Amino acid sequence: MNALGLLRQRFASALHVWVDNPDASISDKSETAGPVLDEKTIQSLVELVLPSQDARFGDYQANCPMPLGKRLGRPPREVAEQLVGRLQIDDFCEPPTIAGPGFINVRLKDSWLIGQLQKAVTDDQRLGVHPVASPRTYVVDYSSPNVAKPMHVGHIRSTVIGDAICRVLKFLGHRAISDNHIGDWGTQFGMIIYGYKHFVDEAAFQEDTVAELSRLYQLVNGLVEYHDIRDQQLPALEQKITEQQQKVEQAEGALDPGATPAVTPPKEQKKAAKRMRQAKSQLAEYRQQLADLQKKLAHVEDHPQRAAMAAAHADIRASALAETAALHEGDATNVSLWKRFLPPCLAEIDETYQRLGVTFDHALGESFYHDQLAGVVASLTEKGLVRESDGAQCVFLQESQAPLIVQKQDGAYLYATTDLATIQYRMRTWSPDAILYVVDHRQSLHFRQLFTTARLWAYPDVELEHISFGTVLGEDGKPYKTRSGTAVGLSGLLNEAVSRAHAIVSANDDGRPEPMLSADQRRQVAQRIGIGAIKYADLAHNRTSDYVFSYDKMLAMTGNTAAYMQYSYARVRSIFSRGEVDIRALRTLAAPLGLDSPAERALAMTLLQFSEALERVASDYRPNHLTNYLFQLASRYSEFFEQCPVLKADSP
RNA sequence: GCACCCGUAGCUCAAUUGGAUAGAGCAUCGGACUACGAAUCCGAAGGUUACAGGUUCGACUCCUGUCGGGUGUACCA
Repeated sequence: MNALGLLRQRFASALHVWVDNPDASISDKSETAGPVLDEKTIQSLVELVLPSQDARFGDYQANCPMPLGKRLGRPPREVAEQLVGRLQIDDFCEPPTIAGPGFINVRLKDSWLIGQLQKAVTDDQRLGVHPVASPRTYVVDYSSPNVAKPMHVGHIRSTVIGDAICRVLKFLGHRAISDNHIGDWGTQFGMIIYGYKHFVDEAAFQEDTVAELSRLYQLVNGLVEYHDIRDQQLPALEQKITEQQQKVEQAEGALDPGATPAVTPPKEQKKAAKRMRQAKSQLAEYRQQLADLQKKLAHVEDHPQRAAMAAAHADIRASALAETAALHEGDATNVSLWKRFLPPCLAEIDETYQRLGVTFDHALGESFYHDQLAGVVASLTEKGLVRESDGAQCVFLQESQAPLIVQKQDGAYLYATTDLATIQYRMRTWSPDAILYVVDHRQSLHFRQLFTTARLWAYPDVELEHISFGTVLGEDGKPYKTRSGTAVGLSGLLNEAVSRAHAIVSANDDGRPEPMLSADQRRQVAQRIGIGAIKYADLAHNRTSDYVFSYDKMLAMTGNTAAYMQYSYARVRSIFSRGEVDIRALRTLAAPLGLDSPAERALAMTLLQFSEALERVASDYRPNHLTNYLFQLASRYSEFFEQCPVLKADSP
């Protein structure tokens, strides 16, 4: 149990006096003494015991006297005094003080702090962090790339955040099962199969299967897009522009520059002006979109070979879909192609995971659930949740106008169906208390619909969470894309980070009187710094907000970055080695510790709050609490070294 | 149109979920290198938390409205 947990426990028993003995709170008006605290209230009051934000207020503070005073109808400071009177914490805390409107400030005893620290030092596996008393079972669903499409920048967050959450849960003693829900059965396979049948370059396929499949995917997808733009998007957009032009004209009509305030109130004029502005900017956006689409068309049409290809495959969209459908129906050729394509694609993805140091307990892709989908729809129908609409099987919910479609007009199933089958499988296999989906925020509606449906269907109690995160932006503040507008490939991203790290490492080493790193060592250090920088930058941002991707910032030696954390660690190790300190001996020795300077005590305090940081990560699934903690810890080390040159100290 | 998310220092981001004087890094200014790792450290300056109301002991956080931005919205995943 960490200090915070211990304190909360003691506060809880002190607060219980009001439950067990309601009269205790009553000095004069025993008749009207209604307010007996229930367990839930006590729980919420106990949660108001928190680490202090400011060292002047001690180590921890209890903010509960204010709400409690309100509830009891008595001055908070009086309640605080009574609470302090009942609080038994003198075995590990200094006498608490009351401040301000009724804050109770608590300072841990140095002797207790030292004792805890010694325990942590000798516990090199868990650093003094106790496993949770009641472990839960979690399924964590993250990364989920589409096979056959190269992984891109969009996959980094899900992969890294999901992995971090899973590790933290496991370390805290929970049962956490990671499951990579790979997209290995969708429309993109139809495209690849179509591409293979019509455009494959056999030599290239033998040489580098994944690269050739990726080329085929992009080729077919490009052709599908071309026809889609030409036949659907462009006419629709032109229609929109015409309508928008009319809107602008109307808005202009409503805007009467000669209007007198008497006839048209200023407020109305302002509104009209605003509508006008908005209509115009919308029109400009549509025109921009039009230009983009025309550029894409020109890319094909101005290129005789591509144009010929597009003309020869006019029905490519339908044909590719037909290939997907054939695969799903068990067509022998397509299934055997799928079986050939899948392993090299998975190997490619695994390589990226290895570079990132990310692992999974399971990787049950969409194809795994294929034969369960009909059963899901049947079961939903049986429960009366499904209604047919326009030939599709739909679940209508309050969440939105649009239903959750579980079976298309043509009988095919969708990802909603697969997701439901996945929930069913996970519940049957692992009976989790919670299933976490680490997926970007654009899918929030889908998950709301999915979760509601799952609860109505069969699983009312499981905690289903969409752990959403924001978009990765370029330095221009727009979604991070290459200049040609396609998503930035993940492996190229990692390469770039490593090569920049290599340049920095080399420059620094060359700057020394005598360079100390071999070429091999430089490469190894660059790997660690480059990959670490990307992962850390991702984890350090509050996951719900978008964040700006910047190599310079993530590789900076100062601030809350991986490189700085690695520097700090190296510095500590370096001091150990200069002082010829044997770390293993130190761990078993349990040498006597002293907390003589404020910087030393602050460092000790922060070290012991590691478990609190982990608990915060787990409670709302935000790894940035952990990076914040690490940055704070690194700062405390640096302050400590500044003030206490340990190698020059008289006593060990 | 409807729904969801966001708006914090010049820039990039925090803020323990309603707690005391809103914190870091970059950039700016001023200090510290015969260095326990200067690949750094210490300090200064920088804020009406988009705006206007409300709720209460107490609001960046909750509620209402306004302004600005993003995302999603019937058979892709």
